[in-house]
Amino acid sequence: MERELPASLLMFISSRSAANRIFEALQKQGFGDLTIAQSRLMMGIDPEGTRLSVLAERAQIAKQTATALVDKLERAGYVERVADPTDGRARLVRMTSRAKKAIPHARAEEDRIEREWRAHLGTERMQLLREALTDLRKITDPYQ
Amino acid sequence: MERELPASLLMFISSRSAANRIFEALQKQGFGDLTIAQSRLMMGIDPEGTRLSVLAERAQIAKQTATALVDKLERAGYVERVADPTDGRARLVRMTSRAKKAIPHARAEEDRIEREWRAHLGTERMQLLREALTDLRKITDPYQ
DNA sequence: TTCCCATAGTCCTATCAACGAACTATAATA
DNA sequence: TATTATAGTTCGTTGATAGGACTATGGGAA
Repeated sequence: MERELPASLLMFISSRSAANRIFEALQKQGFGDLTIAQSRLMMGIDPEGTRLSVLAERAQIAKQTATALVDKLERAGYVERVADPTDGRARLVRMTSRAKKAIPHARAEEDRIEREWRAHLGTERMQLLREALTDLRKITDPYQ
Repeated sequence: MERELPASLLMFISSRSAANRIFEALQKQGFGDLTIAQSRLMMGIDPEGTRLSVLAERAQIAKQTATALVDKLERAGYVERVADPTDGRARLVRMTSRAKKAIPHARAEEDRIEREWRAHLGTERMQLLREALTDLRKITDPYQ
């Protein structure tokens, strides 16, 4: 008698699978120095640049962790820190052209995964899954 | 115009929320020395004990990582290593009574989360979500 | 049997992620 | 102006992770 796995664990399994695939896709495209945590942080950067503390909040990590990740991203040439014209204490983290080149590859793999999942589940169930997950986010994502 | 988040990211958000809640619940019940990774490994232990390499495979981590996690679990009194009577090379990782006391608390929080999610989504949508996730596992979980 | 290779687990080492605490500089407010 | 809040960094520590090399045991082939 098999115990039913919690929905959260099932989500963990599939989301990890997806994260690994995106990570591997980036590696193959010449972005092998990016890690999953770094990529996740980078995804939170707005086109005009984003403050470190905002990035930390979006990724739900401490400021110190974000500092360390941005340090590595900067050294690898993915982001740059520029002064925030509206606040002398703050700096904006901005993507460089290298990061902008990586994004489409990540998005492409995301789309590929999404299509495979849709093909496996069928269009309608995939749609229901998306809606349920989006709805669930309202009570599981403290930062909207 | 907001870009639709990938389903995998939505899963990541909710699964992390659940993992944090279970982790915090265990902390409050006197199991504050358990980490999320250690708990996850422990969940893979069968009643009669399980080989380290099997645990590593189930958690999808390297043997060395599993060794390190079991070391910590052993030092904290959650598991013990006993000889495998069927294979002189192997040892079985078994839960101690302390671990067995922790399990119900984790399960209880899991159930609480599951109920809240069901209340939020409605019984039918929650059921559809579960089924879709279970089905998806067939193509996202390399170890069944 | 004996020999060779596979397997189970560990040790060593290195890297990454993560964060509490303390600190500096700037902004905002009383 | 003095005080307090905020943005970000630095320091130090812990945990997770894995590559590579190693030991001991098991299993199959000659």
